[in-house]
Amino acid sequence: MDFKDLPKAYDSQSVEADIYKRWEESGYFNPDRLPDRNQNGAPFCISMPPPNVTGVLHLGHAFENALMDTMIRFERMRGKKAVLVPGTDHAAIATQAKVEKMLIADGMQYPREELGREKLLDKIRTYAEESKTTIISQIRKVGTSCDWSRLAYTFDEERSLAVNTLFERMYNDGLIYRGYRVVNWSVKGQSTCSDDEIEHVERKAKFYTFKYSEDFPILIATTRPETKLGDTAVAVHPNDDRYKQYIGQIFSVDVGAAKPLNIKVIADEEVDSEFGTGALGVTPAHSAVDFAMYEKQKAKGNPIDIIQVIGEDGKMTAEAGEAYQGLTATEAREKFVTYLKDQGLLIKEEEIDQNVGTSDRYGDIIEAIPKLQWWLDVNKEIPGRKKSLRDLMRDAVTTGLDGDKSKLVTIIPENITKQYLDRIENLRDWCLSRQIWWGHRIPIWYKGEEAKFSIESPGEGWEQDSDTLDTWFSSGTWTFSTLGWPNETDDLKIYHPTSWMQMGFEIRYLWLMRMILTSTYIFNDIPFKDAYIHGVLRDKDGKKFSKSSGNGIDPIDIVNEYGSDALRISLLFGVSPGNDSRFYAEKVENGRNFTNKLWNISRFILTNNEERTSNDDSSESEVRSSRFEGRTLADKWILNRLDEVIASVTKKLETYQFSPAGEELRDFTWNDLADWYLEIAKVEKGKQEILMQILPTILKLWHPFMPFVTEFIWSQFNEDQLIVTEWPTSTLDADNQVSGEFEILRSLITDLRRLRAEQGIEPAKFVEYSIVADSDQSQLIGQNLEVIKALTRAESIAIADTIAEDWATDVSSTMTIGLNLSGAIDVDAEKVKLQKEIDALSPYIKSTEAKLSNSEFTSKAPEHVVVSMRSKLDEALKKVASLSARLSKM
RNA sequence: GCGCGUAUAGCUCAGCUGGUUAGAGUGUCACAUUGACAUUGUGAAGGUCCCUGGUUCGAGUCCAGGUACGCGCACCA
Repeated sequence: MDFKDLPKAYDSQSVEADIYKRWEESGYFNPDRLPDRNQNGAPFCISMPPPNVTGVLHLGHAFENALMDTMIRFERMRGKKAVLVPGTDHAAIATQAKVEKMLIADGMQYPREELGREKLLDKIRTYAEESKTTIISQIRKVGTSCDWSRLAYTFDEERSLAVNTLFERMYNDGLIYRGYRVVNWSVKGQSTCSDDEIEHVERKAKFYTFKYSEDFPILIATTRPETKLGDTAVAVHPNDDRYKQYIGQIFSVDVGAAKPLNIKVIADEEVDSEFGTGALGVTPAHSAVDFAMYEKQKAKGNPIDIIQVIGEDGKMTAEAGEAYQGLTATEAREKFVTYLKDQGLLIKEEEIDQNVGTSDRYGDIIEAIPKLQWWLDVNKEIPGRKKSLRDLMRDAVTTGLDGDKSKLVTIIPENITKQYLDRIENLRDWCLSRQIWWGHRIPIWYKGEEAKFSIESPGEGWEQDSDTLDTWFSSGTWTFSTLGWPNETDDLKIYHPTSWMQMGFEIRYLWLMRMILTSTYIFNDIPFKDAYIHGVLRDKDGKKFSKSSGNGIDPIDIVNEYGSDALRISLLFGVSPGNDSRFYAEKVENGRNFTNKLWNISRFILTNNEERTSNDDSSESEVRSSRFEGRTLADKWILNRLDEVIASVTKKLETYQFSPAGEELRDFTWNDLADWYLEIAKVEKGKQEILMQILPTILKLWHPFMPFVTEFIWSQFNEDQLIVTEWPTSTLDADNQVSGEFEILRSLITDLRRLRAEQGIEPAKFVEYSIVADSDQSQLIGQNLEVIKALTRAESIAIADTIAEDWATDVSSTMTIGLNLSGAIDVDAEKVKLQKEIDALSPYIKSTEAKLSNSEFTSKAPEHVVVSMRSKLDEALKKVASLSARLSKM
């Protein structure tokens, strides 16, 4: 291979597709086809959070893929039996809502009525399949090394079996029940939704104070007057002296509903006497809180009525009365308010801010209506377990299940655990049924009064429940249904509990909690050991990316323009767990620039090596086989640094610190290696062996972050594939003396460069320096003279006792350095500069001296702090002395 | 109302269990450019670490209170 033929700039477009194909053909994505080293390694499994089949891959997905793929490649190289299991999500409501919207945009008015169940499902299925294909090809494009042979779909046969099996077990354990309750109802979506699928929006509302009739003794306040047509009670606090006397009384009032309302005054601790009038009109059918009171009264043997005045179509029912029937809630509200005004019953009307719940998929305001639904009981004791689902969910993140720490889910960042627990305590039963059609049909069949669980029709005359299951019910099985459950597969035995899970902050309740619920219930085990929670990506101004605000970025466009590697590191850098991060073009450009830098570093090393090997017959494998001991200070230093970086990056990846790991690697690669060591190597020569030891190591370290460019460079001088090579290890025997000496050398070079830059000497010009140094320093300079000369563009460097008066000077470490200006010195400017430097040091010297003379400090502070402070002070004092001496001579 | 998070250079962010003269990237300015790389190099300028108290020999870091922004839950009679 002639490395000189490699293009000057890395061209991602021309290599990525081939590289991905090569990986796929190698089979290394599949843990069963990994080399022996991995076969004998510990299992490591990540379940990919399945993207919804609602369209295309967005930037958030690309981010998650970068996280997961970095992790899986790291562990694969470390010799684990690593697998990333991919999949997609049928996303019940989200997908149906999307397809319905498209059909409506195409001119259809009521897709469900016009098409019917089967035809609409066909349309959705076609759309879902198309999305799936698109998404999968996009996941390949960003380089994710997932095992496509294990590809799963939440709605495929295996996963459907898992869903039905889970339902069956919970049903048989009596945890799933059918109950008539107030549910969250989306009129637009014609379906229930869970508490987690509601988005609260703030808006202005009118707050009306009124009474039911002229002689009704208690005032009521409400923002929903129209629901008052269904009131059956007034609740007051039991200790409220204003109303105590009425408790237990029933008032019959005629407000124009179908029948006069029998309003009973009841006492309830929940009522806040301070709010509104201190009395609450109870509408059991249209408020979850009121419904709870209704149930409480029933339990007390003191029941109140329930009247549904709003129907599933969002319009007033017959119960609301002839005058209201068929009106929308808003129309009814106006009409009822007018009636109250006319009757002189409206006391007050004021504007307030309130939060209303809206459907996160359909966008309309959620109505509370009573409905017969399937529920999952989170409080009931699981037969034979002495624990409820709520208990299991709590145990899994606190003590570990049964107090077993190996069955503990660690949430990262830690503080999310608090929020999780807070949520657990407030958890209500989970409404499982949905009236949309796209999803797993509830596996319950009815015949007259009879109901039973069955996947297939149990026979003649049985009819299946028409509802479908909440999409998160299937998502909850994801970590194990993807591994083959309910079948007792090897995958399940080997990989469950999975090792690591990552997910967005916004689905920590929806999904994290449900996976824990499901897994603890089925296996009495956790779904994953560590859960890494990340924030959302925002644009440059901190806005969320969304189609409606028009700031969307297609990750595939970025890949095409800048390459997948550039995209990946730009997504990972500057991100910390649990926090939102920003994403913008400059970050990707920076990623692309770095990719190119690595490319050119490699090109330099390889061509350099080629020149050497062309007139040398030792083989490459020999060169790489043994660790090379450096000859010069720079050699020893770079090997030291490399060793430190290996240790540090490994540690950081082990603890999921993606950004710090990547940034440390970048700093090493760009600053230490490229800017310093390679420049020195050009001077010192004969670095082929050491460079051919460094290059493979940095390619390995970079591979999890930037798989394409590293694999491609690797392929230029290797037969095997980088993806399965062994992760480098550190010897951890860093030599402090070497790094100290190199630091002196490095700052000397920087200071000499600064000296000439300050004097406005153009970089290309050769200059004369002289340096006042002690014997150790002179030796260091002598040993590295050629390097210093080359990197500072020096004609000559003399060790002197003093610097000539007409030369520019400065102090580096404790050496005085001088630059020959051939008499063109500006003495005044020089004096000002030296005085400035002295002044800059004086506050530091003062405060440090004060500290060191404080016996409280010297006695209480650890010794190393005192020692290092003392030596730094020494150095500063010497520096000031040199500067002052120089100044006084001018 | 309750809870959570964030506040460090113009911008985006690091800064572990308190101990360097507080860092990086990007942006800005100056100089350079056939040399692995202009997708570059060298150098410079840039900070009251939100405010007020406290603990401590020592606080960007810990504690208390406050301010600003973001988020969640609840209420929504």
